[in-house]
Amino acid sequence: MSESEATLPDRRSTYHHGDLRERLLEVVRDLVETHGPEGFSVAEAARRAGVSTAAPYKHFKDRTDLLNALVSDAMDRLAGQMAAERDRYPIGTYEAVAGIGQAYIDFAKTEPGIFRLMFGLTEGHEDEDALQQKGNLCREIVETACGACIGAEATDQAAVLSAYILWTSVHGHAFLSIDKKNKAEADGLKDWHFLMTVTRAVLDASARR
Amino acid sequence: MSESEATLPDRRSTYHHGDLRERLLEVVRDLVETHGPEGFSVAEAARRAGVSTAAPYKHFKDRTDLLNALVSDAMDRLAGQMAAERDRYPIGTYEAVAGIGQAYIDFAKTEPGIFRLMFGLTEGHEDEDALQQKGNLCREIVETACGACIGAEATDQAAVLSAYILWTSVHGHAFLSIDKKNKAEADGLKDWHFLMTVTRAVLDASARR
DNA sequence: TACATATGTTATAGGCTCTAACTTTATCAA
DNA sequence: TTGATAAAGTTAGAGCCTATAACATATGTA
Repeated sequence: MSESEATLPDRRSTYHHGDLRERLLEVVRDLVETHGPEGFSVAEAARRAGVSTAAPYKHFKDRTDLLNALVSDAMDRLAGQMAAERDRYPIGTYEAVAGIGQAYIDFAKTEPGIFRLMFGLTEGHEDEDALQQKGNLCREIVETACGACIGAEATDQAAVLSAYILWTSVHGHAFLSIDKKNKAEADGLKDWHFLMTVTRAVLDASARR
Repeated sequence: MSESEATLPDRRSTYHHGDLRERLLEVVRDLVETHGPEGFSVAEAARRAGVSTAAPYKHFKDRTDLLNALVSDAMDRLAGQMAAERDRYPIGTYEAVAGIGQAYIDFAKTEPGIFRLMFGLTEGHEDEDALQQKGNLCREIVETACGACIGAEATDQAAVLSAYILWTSVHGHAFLSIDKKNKAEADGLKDWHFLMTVTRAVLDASARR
């Protein structure tokens, strides 16, 4: 992996790049998807951005810091896509809940590399409350939608439990899908069918209690 | 990280180690748990085993090969623990199904580093059919248990779908737990309660169809 | 305009992966 | 028993990577 790959290295005329920070994030996003979550190096990213291998360290403390920035951005996009998909359906419907799951799964399948980074590695993530908060935002979206279905507040225990179960299921499905460990999918199980089945099972059960 | 850590490096009297292959796997297992899935190096493992940094390459083609051996062994243990936990309950009960999930979750919590490796990274895993087959074994355990609950063959579509949904849920719960992204757990949700709730929801729904 | 700061660059230390070439030990067939 | 061959170590080193230090060049603000 050097140049001659997909993205050509930048050609600068000026000494300063102008927007290196953003450019590095773009390049790394690409590297992570094409070479896997670990198949990226700061050096290679710098090369592709057309700067020296030391330049990135003016914008990011270290490798982990760069990845955190990437993940943080991805979290924002994920939350946005979840909310957008939810809004395509009436509030309080199972479809709205399933839609949120669909966005989650689509994200995982479209950007598996970053998806893995978001949940897989936990190097410097633990203490990053910024990331934690973005995660919470995602969770609240699900809890609110579940609450609306079963006629409860988002903070209601039943809503929280249902939301959590649905989340685990969707999260697991997403992971197993991109790991290609999902035999059911190979057998023709469609995401939407999976989502509606799970949503019904969990929310109906919640209603019966 | 060098010596003076937990495990002291081996002191050999003989030129040949005797059982380096197994010893390396032990050492790496330890490294993976104490320093995270990526926080291990072949060089460090060699040092801890008391051999030169080139020695491991006599036993493993490369770093990935070593990790694959580790994962393969872990798969065997996981399948064994799943079957053992299942056997503590009568065949065809929800408890037997939940027990399988409990074993899965216990494994993830006891050996999070390896658990991540098993599902997270996919470097050289794809084409390893040996690993694929061990994964299939795990899946069949769940399918059979689900089938027994709803009075169907393990290969029955309803059993396969139920098993898959339960697996995604347990898998997701396991991952979110070790990622500490599980707020419900922090709020006091117990694994067993989660497992029985999900099992009931999914298998009851399956029975109603 | 001049100085401080931000953003590049080169050079370099030190770690890691993996191979080549060499050495020691084990095995096994005659 | 012995001697050839294979297995399992060792040292040396190429080439990659991270990260820092010291230096260079823009930029912006007093």
